[in-house]
Amino acid sequence: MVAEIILNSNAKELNRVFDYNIPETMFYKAMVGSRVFVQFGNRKQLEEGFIIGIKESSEFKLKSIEKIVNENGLTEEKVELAKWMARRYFCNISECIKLMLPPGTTTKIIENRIKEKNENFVTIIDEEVVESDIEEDKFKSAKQVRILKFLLDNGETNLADLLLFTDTTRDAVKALEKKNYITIEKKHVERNPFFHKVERQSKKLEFTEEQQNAYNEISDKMDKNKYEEYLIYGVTGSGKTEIYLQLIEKALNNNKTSIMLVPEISLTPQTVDRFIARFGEENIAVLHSKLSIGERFDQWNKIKSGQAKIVIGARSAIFAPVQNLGIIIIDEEHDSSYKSESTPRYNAKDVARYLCYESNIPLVLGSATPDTGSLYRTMKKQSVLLRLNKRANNAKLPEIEVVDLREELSKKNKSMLSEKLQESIKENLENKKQTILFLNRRGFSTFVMCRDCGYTAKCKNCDITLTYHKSTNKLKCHYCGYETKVITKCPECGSENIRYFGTGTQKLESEINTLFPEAKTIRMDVDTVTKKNSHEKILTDFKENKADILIGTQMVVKGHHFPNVTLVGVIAADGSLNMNDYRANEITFQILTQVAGRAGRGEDAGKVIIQTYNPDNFTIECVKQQNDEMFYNTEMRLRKQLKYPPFCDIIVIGVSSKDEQITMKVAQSLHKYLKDRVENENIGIMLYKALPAPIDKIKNKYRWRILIKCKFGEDIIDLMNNTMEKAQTIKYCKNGDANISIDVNPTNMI
DNA sequence: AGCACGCCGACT
DNA sequence: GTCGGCGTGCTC
Repeated sequence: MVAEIILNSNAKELNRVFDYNIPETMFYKAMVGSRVFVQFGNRKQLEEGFIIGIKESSEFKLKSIEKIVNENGLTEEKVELAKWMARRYFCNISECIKLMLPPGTTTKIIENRIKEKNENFVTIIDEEVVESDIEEDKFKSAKQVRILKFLLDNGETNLADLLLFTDTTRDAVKALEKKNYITIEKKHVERNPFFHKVERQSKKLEFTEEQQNAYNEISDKMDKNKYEEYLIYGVTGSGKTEIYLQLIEKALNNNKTSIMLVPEISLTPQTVDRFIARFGEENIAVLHSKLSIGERFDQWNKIKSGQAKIVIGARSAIFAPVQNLGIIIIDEEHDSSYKSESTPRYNAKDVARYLCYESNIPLVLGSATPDTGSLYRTMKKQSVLLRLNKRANNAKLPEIEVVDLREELSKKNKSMLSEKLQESIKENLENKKQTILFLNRRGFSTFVMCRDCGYTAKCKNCDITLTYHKSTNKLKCHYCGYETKVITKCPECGSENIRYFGTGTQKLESEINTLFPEAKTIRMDVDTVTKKNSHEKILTDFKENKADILIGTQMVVKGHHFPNVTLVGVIAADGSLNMNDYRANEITFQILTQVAGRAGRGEDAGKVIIQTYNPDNFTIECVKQQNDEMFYNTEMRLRKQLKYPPFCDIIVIGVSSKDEQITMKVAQSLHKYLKDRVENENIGIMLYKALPAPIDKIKNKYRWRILIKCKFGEDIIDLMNNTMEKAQTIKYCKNGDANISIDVNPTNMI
């Protein structure tokens, strides 16, 4: 018998199948998915690999498998999934297999090293001495006092948390140790990715009629062991989570596992807590990128061993080693984080669909602002729409007001905050209520706009906002390559008041501090949440009223519940409207609707102020009227007219290399290959010419790309795989001087 | 990736 | 002569 083996290697050249003989003594052990060790080439060390197929004979002269270790192997289903992904996403099987291996084994290590985890714990030696010494003002260092006070309040604390919560450094703690006030001790700890302990209280909530209907429909498919895709489209507060919880409970009662995906950013303890409260920590495994390798390893094993029957995680948790799957749920399904932007460029929704189909179980997508693609599937009857229109807790909709920033300018107000917003903040401060200020930084590319009439330069071929390129001082279309000179005069109204936009959260924070020196602010963006648990700390602080104003990006938006927030301000809705992306309206609508949902979640009514230079824009209008149906109808019509997804698919073939000439040559030769095939075989796709990518150089690598609009299907999959094979015959690709990637409907068009 | 093979200049 | 530089090619 012969095994087809994929080596666990990073080398491109080795990412293909090698045949090996299976010795008779290993027949009983050798299965598709088995982890094997083989001799390869003339290397001294054995190489790790996986059996992806078994056959009778081979055309090659074979070596034999040295060793089969079935621990940490794959199941046959996972190998099938990897094969399916490799074809579907134009990558190598080994790249897909890596997603499914236990954490920490991606490098070729034969035995796993699970290490005990030790942490430094800080304890006060004598509380009375410390208390009296603080009273007598014996400390010169404010930091040392903060540390001691924190320890008095909270008792023994691990060093990392102590430093984070007191905003001090190791030195201050060391100094206190030297003065014999405290001890620092290394202690063994159980790795626990759950931030705090949650009391288990398994209280089911009463369903509304809508919830009950949705639940019955899905639960019926679970009973009948049938695949079906569902889209739960429910307004904020309509109780989607309770449906998830009860579906998962049903699976658990039938001894089946559940996978629930949530966006990385909203995978906060609050989300997890709700599940722990219902099902208990022992039944739940959490997988996300903030976990250390050790933590991830523990969670992975908790799933593999069958202990945890509920997996909650971000995108890659779809590959968790579950057995006997009962249901997959994808919450906030419109979120872009479900799509991987690096090889393998998979979409977790596609993978989930594959898994559910193979396991004959329902797939549940849920959102208050669904993805247009998911809505389109319900229109084509590929998915069943379940609407929840009523709020479970009868909460009131917030009042939404739109402020025209052009008028602010005519009033000579050059601040980022309109008069209206300033007044409302002031009022809120006086009433001791909290405010969230949201600044959407998603549109990082600079765009050009007339400050008098709101005109933005758009491409005449693509209806896409032109991007200002500082290096060439030109306006450029990132889709077709159209280029024009920088405008100094507005073509609509003739004004010379043209501005280049691009602002950040830091600038906003300093402006708030000047305008409202008495207000306490917290800023939450990528720069402030890098430390472990810092994301959590900011939110807890804000929830505990330790600040009046929370300033942030996307992160403040996702599913947090702040009862004391009655005002939400959107600094510039235009940022995301002017993205060079056909999804600009959709993303803006989704974000603004979610931001608005943060206001008035408690007893008091909420107010939302949206600042914009485009008050007449239909997206803003729909948000203001809180009319999602109107939004989706209009947007779908637009997409259909302009031939954008979901009515067609966009494929981006990317070429990158350190050499500009090589990048161009490879891109052009791939384009020629495609053009010839499209013409000769009369293939119905729209092939655009090879062009430099919008950001044409990243990390010293030049980037070119070829854009294709088509109806994605089996024939296109073949064409793209052929293109990938063709690329491998180009010498620059072969020797690694150039890299090729193919992405279908990427979330990032630059 | 690794390792061998081979072709060329430099140096005991 | 032969040592070592690295470009090229192969690994079931």
